[in-house]
Amino acid sequence: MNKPPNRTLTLRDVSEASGVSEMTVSRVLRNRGDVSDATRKRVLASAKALGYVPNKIAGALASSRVNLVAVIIPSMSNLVFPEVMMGINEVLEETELQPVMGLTDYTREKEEKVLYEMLSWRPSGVIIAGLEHSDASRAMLRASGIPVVEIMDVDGTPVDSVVGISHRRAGEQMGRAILKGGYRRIGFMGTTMPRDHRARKRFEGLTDVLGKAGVEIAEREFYSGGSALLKGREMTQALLGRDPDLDFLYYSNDLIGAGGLLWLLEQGYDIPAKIGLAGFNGLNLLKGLPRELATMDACRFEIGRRAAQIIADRAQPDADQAPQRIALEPKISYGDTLRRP
Amino acid sequence: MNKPPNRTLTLRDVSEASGVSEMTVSRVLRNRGDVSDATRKRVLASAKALGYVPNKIAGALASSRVNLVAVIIPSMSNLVFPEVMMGINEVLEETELQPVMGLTDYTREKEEKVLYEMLSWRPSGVIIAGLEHSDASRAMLRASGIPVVEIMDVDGTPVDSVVGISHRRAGEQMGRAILKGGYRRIGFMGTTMPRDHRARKRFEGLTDVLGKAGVEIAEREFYSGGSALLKGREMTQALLGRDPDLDFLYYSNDLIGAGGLLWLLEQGYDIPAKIGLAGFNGLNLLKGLPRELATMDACRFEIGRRAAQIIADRAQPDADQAPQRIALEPKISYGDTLRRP
DNA sequence: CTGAAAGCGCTAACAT
DNA sequence: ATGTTAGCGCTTTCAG
Repeated sequence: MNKPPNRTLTLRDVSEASGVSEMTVSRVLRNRGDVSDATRKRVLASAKALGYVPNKIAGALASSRVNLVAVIIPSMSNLVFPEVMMGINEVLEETELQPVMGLTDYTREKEEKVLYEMLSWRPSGVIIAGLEHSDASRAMLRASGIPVVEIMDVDGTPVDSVVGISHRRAGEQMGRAILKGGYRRIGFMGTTMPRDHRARKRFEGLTDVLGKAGVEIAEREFYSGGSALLKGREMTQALLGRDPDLDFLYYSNDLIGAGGLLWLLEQGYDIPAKIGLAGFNGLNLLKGLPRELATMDACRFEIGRRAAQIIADRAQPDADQAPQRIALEPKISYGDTLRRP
Repeated sequence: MNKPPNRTLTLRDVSEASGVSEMTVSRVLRNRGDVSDATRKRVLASAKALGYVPNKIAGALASSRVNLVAVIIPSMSNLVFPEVMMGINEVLEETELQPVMGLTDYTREKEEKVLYEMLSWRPSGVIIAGLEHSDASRAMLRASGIPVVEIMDVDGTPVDSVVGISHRRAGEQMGRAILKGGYRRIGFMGTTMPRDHRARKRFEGLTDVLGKAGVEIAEREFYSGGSALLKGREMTQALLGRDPDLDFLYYSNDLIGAGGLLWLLEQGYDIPAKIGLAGFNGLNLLKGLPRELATMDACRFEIGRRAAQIIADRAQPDADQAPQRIALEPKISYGDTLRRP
């Protein structure tokens, strides 16, 4: 038995074990340049026998190439972001880039801190949720000189590239569908999250369209934390308690919408004839409810894919560095809870 | 306006701008050693004015300290892991350690690859899901010489430390509760995931206990992919179609359990009198269903916390490096779908 | 309290 | 096809 090393192995160890220069070992391990087959085999054998694992820290410093992509998102408990990550992963897996995640908890202070940390690793690109950042964050992003893709939302001015949907338009679109469905007395439920700019934009789009038709939001209710499903129930009950004549409920996410739906069904409400419902996100979860909730797909997976693709493309030598703007088009899914025109 | 730099800033730039040596700048930026207040202020001002972001790659190489913790989990789409991550985050946030995530998609090949990638960054610790790894992975972990915490499961032989619950015992415990509830004709539903060792262990624990009481699993059904809620419905219908006399359904996760519950309620089944149900995980989502599904908490958040704590403790200079074994004790939550003894 | 020298482990660029 | 040299940007160590 070999005694395990008390320090980690270096190229030099492999070099000595195989009798070739460090440089040749390096070439073999990276599949670079011409190395004779015999040498290659010998080196590989030595490396494996020793259990050598290259030191990327040193490699990155020497080559000033870091195959990391910083992904900065608000939270993981919001079902939306894991799906974005999966899209990113799917694309980066085909490359040598690796995503590294940072969480902001929906606060600008943390975003700034996380961004600083991330940038200090000199990643090959940054994917960051939202278009609203502190001036300092924006300055860091610009000064970094690396590709930046802001995701989820396209309503605003990006630092560099942007991939998302227009939440304002999504709200407008839903507003139109609600009106066409003949609904007139509308309640709104959402999070109190002060920094949920995207929900705010949807809400503004909605109220705009309704307003132009002379319709106002009759009641609203906000929540934070806890089981979204349960909150959906509670808020729905509260809202209808205050105004029993509501004929449509718009939820800022599918989970509270599902809670509301379950409660309404238990109470025997006639959906979507007497009261209509819609959520937002297009969660897979909705398939399997007693009725399928009307919703709009936030294109989460695709957003992740496209953003990663931009970074991957730009990481190629002499790639086109022009900023991209990709606005995806979400479609309304009527499900069983929104009367069709 | 300053022209933005075409290369990234170095300590030298700050050194020149502030008129002190690079060494002193380095000390200021890391709050190390004694630096006069005047110098400190001057350096900080220059650094900020230039927009200097330290290069951790170089710092890590020079100090051979990398404040990264590799977290290797199967997937993000499984609701379980985001919660583990949140626990990890909560603890690491108080330290200067930063989690870096790697996904294995439940395959050993990817696990091995991801582990290799991660180790090549020389992290301060590894948190990895499960106890079942390839020999090569185990060898890498051991040879790395860094703290390793295997999480989720304690039924097996860890490389180093381990934090989790005994899934075998969880299955046994549920088996006993089922028997005490007076149920005798039991159906099982779960994933086909060949590598879901933890679900398998729960299943074994369950069948063991039932077997000793002369009770066998009457029917079983497996699924993969798609909306778990929907699959729960479909499998439940299929199972009861094949054997209408089943009086208990054990689901390997809460989401399919919730689907089954919804379907049974629609069909007018008498729960938990005529038929009992239980899931696994203790998802927050369950609060808000028409009835609360019986389940067992997998202690996800706490597992994350404890694992991170072990790494954080060991990262301290001259810390105790002895392997830890932390077996958390999940409790049954009877909800409204499991008859109490 | 501050600075100068040496080197972390690797790779780019240039030999041979 | 292989080796040599000179750093990458920082921190450690030792000297003032």
